[in-house]
Amino acid sequence: MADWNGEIASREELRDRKRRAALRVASRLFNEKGYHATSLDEIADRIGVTKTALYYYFRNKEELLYQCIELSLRAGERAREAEPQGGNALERFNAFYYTFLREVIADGGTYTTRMNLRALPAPMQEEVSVRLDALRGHIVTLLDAAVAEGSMRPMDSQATATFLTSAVNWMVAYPQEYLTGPVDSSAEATGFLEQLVYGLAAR
Amino acid sequence: MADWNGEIASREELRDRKRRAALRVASRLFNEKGYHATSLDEIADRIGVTKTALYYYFRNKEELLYQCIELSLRAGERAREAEPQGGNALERFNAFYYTFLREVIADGGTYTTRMNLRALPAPMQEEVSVRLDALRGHIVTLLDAAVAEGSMRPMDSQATATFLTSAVNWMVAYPQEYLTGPVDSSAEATGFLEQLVYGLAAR
DNA sequence: TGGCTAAATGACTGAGGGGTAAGAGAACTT
DNA sequence: AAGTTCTCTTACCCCTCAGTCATTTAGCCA
Repeated sequence: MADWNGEIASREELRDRKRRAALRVASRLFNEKGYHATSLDEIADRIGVTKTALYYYFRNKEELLYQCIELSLRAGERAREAEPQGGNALERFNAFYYTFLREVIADGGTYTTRMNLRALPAPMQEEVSVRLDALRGHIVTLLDAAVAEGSMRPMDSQATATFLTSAVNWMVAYPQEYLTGPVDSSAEATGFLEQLVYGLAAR
Repeated sequence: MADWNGEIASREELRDRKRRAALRVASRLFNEKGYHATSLDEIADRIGVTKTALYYYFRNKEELLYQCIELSLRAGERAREAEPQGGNALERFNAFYYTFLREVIADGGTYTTRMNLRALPAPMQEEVSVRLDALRGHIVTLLDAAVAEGSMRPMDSQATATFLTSAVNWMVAYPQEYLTGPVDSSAEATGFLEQLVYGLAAR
C-alpha cells in the first residue's frame, strides 16, 4: 500500500515518479543522518514498500546515492544556464546563487550533502568531482569579474568559491534547526544570500 | 609499536596523552568520513594499536565520540571566557570568534563536526545541546548588542547565530580542499571571519 | 479467461564491525 | 624475585544490514 504521492498516469511516467519520490526520501535521510547511518529498510519503510522493491529501481545503495547527487548537480547546472546575460557580475552572481538556493531549499527539493560524496565508489566520485569543479570554476569567474568591476572587495576567489559551494551543504543538513515552520524558500534564499554578500557589519 | 608521539612522562600523564592522541585521530576520521563510516579498527590502526586497546580508554564507540564533542564544546567555552571586557560589541564578537576559529583550525585541534552529534544516544545529545544553546545564546547577545550600537546591520539574530555556529562545521569537514599546504591558523581564521563580517560586496 | 510482463514481497545469506572474555607481557612495588 | 597492577592482544560472539532468490500479486492484451 505504497503512498507514492500521486495521481494516475502512464506506466512509464508512474515509474519515473516513484523513482523520484524514492530519491527525495533517500536524499533527506542521507542529509539528516548520513549515508552509512541510513539503511535501505528505513528508506523503504518511509515510502511504504519493502527494501527489495528499491532494487527494482536502483541497482544498489551506491547507485541510489549517486542518483541523488546527480540531481543536485543538475540543479546547479540549470541555475547556471538560467543565468542572465546582461547586467554586471555581482547581479549575475546573485541571480545564479538565488536560483540555485531556492531550488535547493524548496520542499521536496533533492539536494544531497557533499558530506555523502565520500561514500561513493572512486570512479563515480571522480565524475562528480569534475562537474563540481566546473561549477566552482564558474563561480570563480563570476567573483573575479565582480572584483574587476569593483562591485566586490578584493579576495582570494578560489578559496571564496570553495567557501560558497560548501555553505550550501549545512544549510540543507540542518533544516530543522535552521528553518522553523513551513519553508518560504524565496525568503530563505534571500536571507542567506544577503548574509553571504553583505556580511554582518553595518554599511 | 604504538607511536604515541611523545617523550617519557609520569604514568598518569602518559595515559592522558594517549587518550588525547586517540581523540585527535578519531575526531579527524569522524569529520572526514562520518561517525558510522569510521570503524574502531580504522582508528586503532591509525594509532598503531588494536581495537580492543581503545576499550581501555573509552567505554565504547559512543563514549569516544562524546569525548570528542566535549573537547569541541570546551574550546567554545574557553573562547567565551577569554573574551575581552571592554570594547564595543563588534570587537568582542571578532575576538570571541577569532579565538575559537584559531583553536579549531590549528593542526591537532579536536573540533568534531555537529553532523556527528546525531550519532550520540539521546541523553548525551541532550546535554550537548544545552551547552551548545548556551554558546549560541551568547552569540545572539553579542549580535543584538552590535546591532544596537550600530556596528552591525539589522538582522534576525537567532537565525544568524545558527548560521554562524554551523559555519564552523564544514570549514573543518573539508580541510583538504579548503586548506592547501600547511595551515596558518591565524590567517585562515582571519580570512574566514572577514568573509562572515564583511561579506563579498565592496564597501 | 488465460497468458504475459511489471511490480513487489518474504525468507535467506554473508560480511563487516561493535563489543567481550581471557590471558600475555611490561613495569612498578616491596 | 615474587606479587600486583597496568596496558594491550588474540580469539570469539552476535547483530545489523546490503544484496539475492524464489515466489506472489497486479495490470494489460488477446
